[in-house]
Amino acid sequence: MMKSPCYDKNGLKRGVWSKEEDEMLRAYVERYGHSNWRQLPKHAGLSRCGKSCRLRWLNYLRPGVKRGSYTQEEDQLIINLHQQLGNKWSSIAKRLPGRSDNEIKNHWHSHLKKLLERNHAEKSELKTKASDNCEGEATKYLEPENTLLGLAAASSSDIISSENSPHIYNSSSNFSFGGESVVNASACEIFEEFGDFWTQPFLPENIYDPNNYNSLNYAANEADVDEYSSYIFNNADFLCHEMQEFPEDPKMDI
DNA sequence: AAAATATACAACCGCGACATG
DNA sequence: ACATGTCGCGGTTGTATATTT
Repeated sequence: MMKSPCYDKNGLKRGVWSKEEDEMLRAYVERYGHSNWRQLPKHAGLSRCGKSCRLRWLNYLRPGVKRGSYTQEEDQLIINLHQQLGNKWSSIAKRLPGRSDNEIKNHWHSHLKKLLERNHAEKSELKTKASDNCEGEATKYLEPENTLLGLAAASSSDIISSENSPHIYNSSSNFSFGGESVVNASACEIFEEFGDFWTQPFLPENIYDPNNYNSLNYAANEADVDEYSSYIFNNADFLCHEMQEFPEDPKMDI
């Protein structure tokens, strides 16, 4: 469904770049460099403006440019840097090798910003409910310093559920808790359950796989216990939310 | 199955900063 | 000091694709 190319009043092509154009630009820049973007398209035989060529090169064609999904670490770094620097996308991009400012900016607007906003709203609501349920006992787990992305004052749950990141925060998250089923629990009950859980052995068949956040599994050996305990602790708000959001979900076996 | 809507990504535009003459 | 040209940044728009109704 590719739109036919359109041209501006100067006869310069606009819109999506073709493979041929990409190759022409790549070949020219690799051979002659890009000392003058304005003159470059003319010499390279491209009917594009210099700005368009520059953008195409920086975002897609230059060596080392990274495409595709953002990792959890990248998401977190962007959020933290954005909090420190604001919309200084070029500065942020310098800290993320292979990512362009434009790509980061797009990722922010299409994913991270919305996630943070939604998370903020949910968190406020959850705090209210949690304090109602057990007189503030659970709220300590919701403090920023206890969340993975505390710096951003947002719970980690949504962040690592970013569309381009491994998912953990979605309705299909599959929990098992040593075969014990605890559904429709209040925030207090959940945290009490976690307290017991931390002292219990872990099930080998439910190894927590950092490469597969979609399933919330458990550590298999003692070395993993600390990591997983931290994970549960840091995501307490997420778990609490899941229990409230999907109280009847049979998959939510905690 | 089709239409409507939402989402993600690619690209464009305007403006300020900087370099040069 | 000023004019002009170029670059780079950030905001915004356009479009393809996915999802929902």
